[in-house]
Amino acid sequence: MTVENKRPLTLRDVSEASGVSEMTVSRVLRNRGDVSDATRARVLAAAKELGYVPNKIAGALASNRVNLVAVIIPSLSNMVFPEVLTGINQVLEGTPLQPVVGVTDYLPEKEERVLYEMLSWRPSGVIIAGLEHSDPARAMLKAAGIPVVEIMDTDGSPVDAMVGISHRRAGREMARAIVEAGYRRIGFMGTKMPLDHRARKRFEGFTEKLAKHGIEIEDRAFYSGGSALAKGREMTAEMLARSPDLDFLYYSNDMIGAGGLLYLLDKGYDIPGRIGLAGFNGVELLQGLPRQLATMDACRLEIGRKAAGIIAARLDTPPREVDSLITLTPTISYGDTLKRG
Amino acid sequence: MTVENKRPLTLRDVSEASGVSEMTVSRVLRNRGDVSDATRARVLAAAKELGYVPNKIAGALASNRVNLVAVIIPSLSNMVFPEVLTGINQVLEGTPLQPVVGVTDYLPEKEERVLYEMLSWRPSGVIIAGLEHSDPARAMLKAAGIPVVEIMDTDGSPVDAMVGISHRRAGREMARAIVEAGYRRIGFMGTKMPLDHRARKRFEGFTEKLAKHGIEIEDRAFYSGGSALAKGREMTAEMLARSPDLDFLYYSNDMIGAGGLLYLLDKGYDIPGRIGLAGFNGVELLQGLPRQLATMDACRLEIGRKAAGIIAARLDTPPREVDSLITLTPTISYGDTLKRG
DNA sequence: ATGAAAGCGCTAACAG
DNA sequence: CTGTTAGCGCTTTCAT
Repeated sequence: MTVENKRPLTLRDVSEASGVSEMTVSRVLRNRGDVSDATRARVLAAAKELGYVPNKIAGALASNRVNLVAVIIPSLSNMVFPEVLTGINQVLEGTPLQPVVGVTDYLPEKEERVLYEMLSWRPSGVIIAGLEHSDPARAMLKAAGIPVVEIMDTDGSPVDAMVGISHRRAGREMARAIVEAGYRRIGFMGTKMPLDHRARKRFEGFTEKLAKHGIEIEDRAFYSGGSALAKGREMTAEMLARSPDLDFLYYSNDMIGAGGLLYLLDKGYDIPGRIGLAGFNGVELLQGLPRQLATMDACRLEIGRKAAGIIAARLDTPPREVDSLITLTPTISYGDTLKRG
Repeated sequence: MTVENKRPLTLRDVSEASGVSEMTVSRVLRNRGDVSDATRARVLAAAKELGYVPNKIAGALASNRVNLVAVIIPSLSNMVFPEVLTGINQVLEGTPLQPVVGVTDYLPEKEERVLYEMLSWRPSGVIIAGLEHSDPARAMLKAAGIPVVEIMDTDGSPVDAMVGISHRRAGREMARAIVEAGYRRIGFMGTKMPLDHRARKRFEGFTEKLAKHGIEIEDRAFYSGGSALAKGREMTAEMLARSPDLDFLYYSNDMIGAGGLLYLLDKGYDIPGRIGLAGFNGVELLQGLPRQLATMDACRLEIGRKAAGIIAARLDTPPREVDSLITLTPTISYGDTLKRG
């Protein structure tokens, strides 16, 4: 058994304990080069016996290789990014790479700080949400000399690689579906987030497409903080009190949409006849609601997988522009809250 | 502006650009020791001009200090751990420490791997969920020679420090409240997770307390995978079909509880008269439901904050056993689904 | 207030 | 198959 040490063990300790050079110990521990089965066994035994844990700090410095991928996202608290992380994990598990997550809270200054922090560990790649970054942040990304994949959004130009969906188009598509279904008096609810560029782009695409049909949004409301489900209820109640003639409500995310749906069911509204509803994201949660909210899948898992795939591929192969710009296509679910056109 | 370099910049580059020794540059960049304002300014200018990002790998090796805290949790996908992370972040932001998260998927072998991985970066501390770990994992934790805080659960003995609630007691308390309210025919639903020790302990505490009142659980069901909300619906429907006389349903988490609640409201059940309900966790989501599900707060944010606080404190002060074993007390919310006794 | 020398623990690149 | 020799980029320590 291991004795509790003050000083962490080094390769040298294992070397002495096994009577083999540090170099050979290192080889065994990394499965590198040829080592005879006999010595291999001896080294492994000694390392285990001592409870040796390699020092990656030293290893990374010496080899100039750090098998870390910096993953920079705005938030962990809305289930969309955890799902992206899941996709990243799935792919990286088959490689020596490990993700390290940093959270920006949608703040550009914090993004800059986090990025700086992470780059100072010299990771093998960066996966970062969004295409909008401060100038210093873009400069750092460019100067890092490692693969950079910007994810979630494709409405803009990436520093290097890019995987996502067009949120502008997602907004347009939903507008099209709504108009085709015959709805005309439309209200919008979303987060009060000037810094959530993807929500903004969806909204822009949405209004733009409506405009082409000569329709303008009749009412809108924005919230921040609190339980999204509860906010969805409240805002829906308020909006319908204010604008009782609305026949469709478009929510910028499924959570507030679900809140609205529950509220309207409570009140006995005819859905989707009297009023239609739609959200965005395709969150699993919707499956458990009394009615299926119309929504649009954001391809979160796939985005994570593809992004990780690009980083992993670049480890071996030089960049091939061709497969570094990936636009996924979200599909609409009509559910039970949006008539088919 | 920065020119795109192949080789990352080193201290030496800044030294040459500013005409000051590497050592002095290092001092400036770390705000260490006395440096004249003039040279400080010159160095800072040069560093910025070049776009220098320090190499923490080298710094950590030289100084034998790594300002990382390993945070090891079972999952990111159920909102309880992200909230713990938020608490950890809040406290660590006031220190030089940075959290690095590893996910185990509730698998002991994976926990072992992740722990090994993280320890090999020589972090300044470890925050790890649960008190149950494999022998090798416990050995590693002990041998690491750094503060270790085991979180979430206090039913057991920690390697070092511990912050959490007693899940056994939580189960007992809920049982007490249910019995006092007059319910007698009780069903239980939870995850099929032999490895979720906290859920198991709640269940044990629950049945144990019921037994003291001469009550036995009449029906039970376990699920795995899928949307928890949807599972809550399904399982509730099935259980009531099987055991129509139940007058209370205890769910091992709020998500399935919410699903059950929505189902029963749909079916027009009198809640909490004909049948009562309770979940566990106190998730924010519940605020948006048509009725407030009875639940019990798991003190997630506070657990994260306290755990991070212990690590931060240990950086300066030597361990004082006294404030390293913290048991938080969850409070019951009766909501609208559990009569008061 | 600043600099020079000596490693931190490991691995690349060569010898044998 | 195994060992030796140099560093990796930074910080510690000790001079100046």
